[in-house]
Amino acid sequence: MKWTDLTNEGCSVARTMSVLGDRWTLLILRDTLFGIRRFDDIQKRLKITRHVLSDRLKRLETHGLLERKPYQERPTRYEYHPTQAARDFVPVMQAMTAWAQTHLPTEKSEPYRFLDRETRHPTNPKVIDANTGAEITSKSIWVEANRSSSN
Amino acid sequence: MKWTDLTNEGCSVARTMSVLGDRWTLLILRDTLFGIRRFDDIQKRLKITRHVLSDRLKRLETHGLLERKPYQERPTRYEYHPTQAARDFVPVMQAMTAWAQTHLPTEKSEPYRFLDRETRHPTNPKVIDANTGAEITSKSIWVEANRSSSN
DNA sequence: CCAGTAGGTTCTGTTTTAGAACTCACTTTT
DNA sequence: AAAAGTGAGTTCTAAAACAGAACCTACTGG
Repeated sequence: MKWTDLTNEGCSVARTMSVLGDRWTLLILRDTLFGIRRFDDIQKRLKITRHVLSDRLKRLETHGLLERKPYQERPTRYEYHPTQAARDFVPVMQAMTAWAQTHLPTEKSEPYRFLDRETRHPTNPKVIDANTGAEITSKSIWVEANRSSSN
Repeated sequence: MKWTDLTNEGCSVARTMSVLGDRWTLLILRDTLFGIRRFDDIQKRLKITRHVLSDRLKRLETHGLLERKPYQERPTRYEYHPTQAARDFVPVMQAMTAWAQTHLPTEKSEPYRFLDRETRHPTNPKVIDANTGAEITSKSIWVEANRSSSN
């Protein structure tokens, strides 16, 4: 199976990968969420090859995660703005960040922080089950095959 | 910058990618979490080339996400068991699954479901800020640069 | 001895990526 | 007016990664 054939999988993790799983894609999305939205700015920060950046921005746009909006005329130049779908990925990124801080520690400091918009305190993300209110951990859940086909 | 140089980034999302961001890695990890732990079983389910599977299992092992345990003698054969670090990634995967169900809908059914271990009901994952108890959404948070270097 | 099984490795050709150079459409400086 | 600069790409070449098939190894069971 080819990586590019993942689009139609039933598994949500697989479909997420088909959209966000290419090299650099998630880091580019993160930058746009953090306010870095112009081609050269993203390229300088990530120091990735322009060719790949161009490709990823196009894909993210066609998948509805980024929107290309003009920010000046003559010559017309565009910025890449995250859509609601992209913004809704922020909680996932926060959960991921919390995981990495525990399991892939480093001395370097986090370049960005997520703060509560009201209190301005750093958030302490946890994933809960909204049905019970309890935190979801590896112990609290059970995984069940959903009798069905592939992936 | 090369993809393989991501290991030492300050950004947690980047470090997560350095461990889980290669093609197929997350899907392989998901399978082991769902109980599919033997080489041929994983290969048949994902239908990926054996060469890549072999490489990913090794990487996941060296990064401490999988543990290779013998399950029979003569000939000795091994299974790949998720470690605590891997199991701690389950909430992230659940948040990701919830995101994809909203933003990348499909008619196909989810091949696996996460259930609450007690009630046996499907979970409804939400990311909250443990400081305030409030759900984290794109509206509830603010992102701040943490005056510091790259990534 | 032969076939079968599980878990890899090796091989070949195709894609993807990395890095540098180049293009294009303008604006600003000299 | 010519030259230099800016921002956003595209194009090029070489290196690395991937896809798929074939092969190898260490056994078991008939």
